[in-house]
Amino acid sequence: MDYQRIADLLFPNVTLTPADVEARYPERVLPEGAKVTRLSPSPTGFIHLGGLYQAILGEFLAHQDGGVYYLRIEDTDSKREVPGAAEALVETLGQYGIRFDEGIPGQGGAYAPYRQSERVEIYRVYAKQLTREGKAYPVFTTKEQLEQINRADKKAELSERDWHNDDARRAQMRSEREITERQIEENLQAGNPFVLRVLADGDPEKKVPFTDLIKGRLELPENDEDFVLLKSDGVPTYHFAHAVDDHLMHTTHVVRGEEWLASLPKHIMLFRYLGFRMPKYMHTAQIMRLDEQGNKKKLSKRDVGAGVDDYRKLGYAPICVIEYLMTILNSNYEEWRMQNPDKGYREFPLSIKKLSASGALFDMEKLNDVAKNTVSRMTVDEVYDQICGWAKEFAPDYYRDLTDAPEYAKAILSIGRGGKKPRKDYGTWQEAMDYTALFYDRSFRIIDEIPERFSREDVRAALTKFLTFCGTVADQNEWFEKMKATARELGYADDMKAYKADPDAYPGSIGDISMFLRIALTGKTNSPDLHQVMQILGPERVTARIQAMLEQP
RNA sequence: GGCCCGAUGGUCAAGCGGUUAAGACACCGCCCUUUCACGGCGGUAACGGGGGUUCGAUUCCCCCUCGGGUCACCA
Repeated sequence: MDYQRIADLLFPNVTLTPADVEARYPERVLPEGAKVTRLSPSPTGFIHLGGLYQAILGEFLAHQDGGVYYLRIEDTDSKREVPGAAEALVETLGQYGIRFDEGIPGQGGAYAPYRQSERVEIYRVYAKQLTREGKAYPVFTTKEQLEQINRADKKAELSERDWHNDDARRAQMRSEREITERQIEENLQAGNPFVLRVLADGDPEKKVPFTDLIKGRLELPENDEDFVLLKSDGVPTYHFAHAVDDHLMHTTHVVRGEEWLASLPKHIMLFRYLGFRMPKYMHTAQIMRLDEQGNKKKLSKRDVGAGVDDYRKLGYAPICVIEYLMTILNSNYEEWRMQNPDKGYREFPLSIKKLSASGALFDMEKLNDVAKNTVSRMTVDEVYDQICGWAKEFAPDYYRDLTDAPEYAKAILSIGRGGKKPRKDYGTWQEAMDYTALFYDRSFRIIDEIPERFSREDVRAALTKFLTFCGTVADQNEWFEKMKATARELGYADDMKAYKADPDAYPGSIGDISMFLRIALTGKTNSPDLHQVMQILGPERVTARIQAMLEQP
């Protein structure tokens, strides 16, 4: 068999050699130990929470010590491609603070192109090389023919999963290896399309040791599958593109999901065939969810909460999602965060050793907790800006409230903010909207929650007195003294300890009449500090709301 | 089904041959308190099963079980 001739027949237009290509992709000049990592999504228009997890990890590894983080678009499957998805991805990841050094659409970089569809000539050079060396061969069996074999198998009542190991199919694959020079020539002359398969030399009975930076020591079977290198449209499969690109672009650390572990033997073989040095690999554990049966499942596209954009809609600030992801990335992150509340997450010394090998169940409760903590650490202006950004898109009425009176809004958002122990009332902008609704007459609603042991007259008597000073007394202590005085005048206990010692001696306590006021002013049975609420609402609104409650039938 | 990976409270997880088996979330008490939130104190709750190795296994090895992944001209 004249492999050189077959290579020329198959790839008549490929004149470059691997050496020519390599010259265009020289070694990177980087500080000692700097890592080169990448994100290589297929542009399907969907950014997965797991993708963000990997993006954070990849960027950390690169930027922690002066390396390069680049974006490579794996658009080798035209059927699945969504136009504009790459740009949207950069945009969304940008909101989450992920920055690429190279490969941003329209910007490129020294190792361009970064879109695999634009690199087909490069892959073909290596494809020709492998063919010339007898390590790859063409197959002219069409997809349709393969499907026929599949159908025949199904008739024989072979289950879907057994089909993969089916003898008939294996025999088919083996026979395709035996193609002759003459057959190749005839098919080519007839203009038949072909796929290029690798000629696998592995023995799956043999195990090869491999060390993954996350999973540790692994034992993998050698690859014996003649997998496809180039599809019939001349575009490479993931496996081939991965080997060529990560070699040429000098990736030092491949960060990808553990679903790739199964194809690692293929990649090991390919790197060997191509004479490339392998990068280090980090196969990240999947983020899981619970299905209806209570089993863990890989977080998939259809799941609510799987898409990064879902969180934006729900009103989670990007940084909150990042903070949560950090806690599952490195388990000592929370401890570090408590000790360094004011530092940016990028200052955290992320450790590869502490990456979990097993998949974490996505925990919404935990996310909410992290979100509340994170929001409580923000400044008013930060909160205001972010909440406006969210409301503009998802709550136009609220957006108007916020922007019509920025100072009023900021006063509200300042409640309990700052200091050593800030309040943690809301973790999302949706929650913030609900929480602040009482301050806007548009969304203010009164509720009927007065305990039954109090009559309408009891409430009326207290409110009438409140009307005389609430809203106008600026000093907190003075106001509360007046509240106590009112309590006494009406026969209520003005001291909670006294009341608790002998509840039957009074109709109620200062707490009870405060509740009358609270409901009148906030429409709720719980609220931030009443005095503070009144200061923000202002005398007019305070009076109006008390009046409104007095006038209720 | 073959192959690969994984397994500590409900969840995330420390641990890496000898510990009263950390911590966080959630949950439950109590305290603080005019409500809520914050904060403080305390509590319930775990090494999947069976074999080895060892003076001693949560930790190392094997088997089982369970969970996950993968088996395309998709990535």
